[in-house]
Amino acid sequence: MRSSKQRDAVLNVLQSSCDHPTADVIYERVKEIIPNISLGTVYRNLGQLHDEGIITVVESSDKKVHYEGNLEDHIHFLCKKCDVITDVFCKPETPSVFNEMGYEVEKQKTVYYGLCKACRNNI
Amino acid sequence: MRSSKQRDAVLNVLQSSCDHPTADVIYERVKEIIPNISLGTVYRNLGQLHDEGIITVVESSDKKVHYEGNLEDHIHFLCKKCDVITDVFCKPETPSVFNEMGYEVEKQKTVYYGLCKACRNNI
DNA sequence: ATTAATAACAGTAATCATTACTATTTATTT
DNA sequence: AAATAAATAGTAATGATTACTGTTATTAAT
Repeated sequence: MRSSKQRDAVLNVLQSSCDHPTADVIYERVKEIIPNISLGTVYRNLGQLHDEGIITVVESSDKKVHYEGNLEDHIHFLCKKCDVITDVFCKPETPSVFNEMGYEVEKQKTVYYGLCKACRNNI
Repeated sequence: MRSSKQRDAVLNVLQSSCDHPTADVIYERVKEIIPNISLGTVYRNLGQLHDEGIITVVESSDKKVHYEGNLEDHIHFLCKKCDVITDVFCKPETPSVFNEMGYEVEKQKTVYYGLCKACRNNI
């Protein structure tokens, strides 16, 4: 992966964002640094940065992919009413901790990523 | 929500599926029961069933929404190579349990769903 | 430093999962 | 049995993402 000022800008924007922006939001923000950057370039670089494990994607309720530059281990809270994604850095042992924090937890999902049995052996 | 044989068929297909099918796969399976059902009907009913909390959606690596009829509390394992989504019903305390099971865990994500502080108060 | 090779780019067109629309059918209520 | 409106089949539209193409910029080798 060759260096480019476009990719640097995309990464900088994402890492200095406190929210979980979509590709088009990142595009708008990067345009303030590189006004003639193209949307395709933003998409391509987000894909590359994700493949390299430098950024992550966040589940959301709209159909768009949301990105995150903060790799620290944390939990996401997804509000079903306003659709806001919140970072929760303290790991609550029980959902009751969320209640004390002001959240009302309805359900929880955990996903592990990696290689399954078959793919682990076939390489 | 009025009853319909189309919605019953969609739910039956999903609840008797062992995988995590997408809308179009569910469409193909339901067509064996109701040959002239339309894809839009499948989408609408999946949406309704999800809104009612009767089915859930599963994160995946393609761009499609995957559905699940099994509401039992469990974890998903997403293989980055073959993209297969596996249900894991035993809750491993540590990723090492996965290793013993044959999986190679690379990362983990947890999401909580519900109402955030603001939305909890504004009702 | 020049040049060669090619990754990355801007701009635009194409893709395709999902949603919206419309006239018709069907489940419920009166 | 008639009235009401939710649900449907079929089709058109949407829009996030990807693919394509000719050009530019980065890296490595001479």
